[in-house]
Amino acid sequence: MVEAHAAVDPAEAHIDRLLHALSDATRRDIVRHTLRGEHSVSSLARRYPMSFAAVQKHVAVLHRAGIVSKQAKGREQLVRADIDAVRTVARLLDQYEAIWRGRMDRIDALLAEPEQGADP
Amino acid sequence: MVEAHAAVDPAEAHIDRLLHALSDATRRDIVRHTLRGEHSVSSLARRYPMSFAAVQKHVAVLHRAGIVSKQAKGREQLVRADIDAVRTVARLLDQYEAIWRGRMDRIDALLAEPEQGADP
DNA sequence: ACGACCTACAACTCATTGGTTGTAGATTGG
DNA sequence: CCAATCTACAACCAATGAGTTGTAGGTCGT
Repeated sequence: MVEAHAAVDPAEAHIDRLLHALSDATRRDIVRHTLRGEHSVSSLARRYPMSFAAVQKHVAVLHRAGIVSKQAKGREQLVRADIDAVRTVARLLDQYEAIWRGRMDRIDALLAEPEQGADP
Repeated sequence: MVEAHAAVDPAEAHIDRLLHALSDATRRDIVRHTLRGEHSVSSLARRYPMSFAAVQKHVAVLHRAGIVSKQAKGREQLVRADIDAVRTVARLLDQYEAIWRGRMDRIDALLAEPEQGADP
């Protein structure tokens, strides 16, 4: 296995990264705070019971997923969440809703039509 | 470290499981198919270039996250996706949208008001 | 009853993850 | 200039992930 197990389709791989990045409570908390406004990595780190390096890694995961952007300001890196990345996931879920609704529609149609066999 | 790194809050832990379950392309494909209708585990397994056991594990991950339910029918297990689990994630993302919009509102308010110091 | 089929689960491998500590490069304030 | 601060990154460790093969127990069709 030269390339592990990840999705080959780059679009799917991006979704993989997005959802994986959001699947950690600390990272979701970082997203919440950086949606409200910019925060330096160290100011974020002070909020959590773990090392600076650990929080830095969490920020890096969010950054690789495109959920967060970093802007250098002097010796600090200001972290800010990008709502469009969140919307990408929201659109995916909307697709699932649509698929499900499609099934419901088919079921409704079956129930509505009188019982018949195959069509010509 | 007696309990690894997982979220302690059970609600957060549930979100962890939901998002992690959706962070794999194969699992998302299983969700798409089982939203359309029931499928046995082996019929699902035939769709993917991996062993039956691997697909069985993917289904188990989705099941633990509450995204999918299984119903025994004879020797088969019929797998069906639960749209409400997907909606749980959608609601979470809506919260992020709301937070972001709150920041926008505050920025708009700042831009709208004439430059002044503190208020009375 | 028997073989074919579906499922569950254990055991194993390999890669990744989340955490740690430590080191080093920039930048700032006094 | 110097010390403090912020960041980046490497090395390491324990735990989990995704995949495999193999074994065993139900259920179905003939």
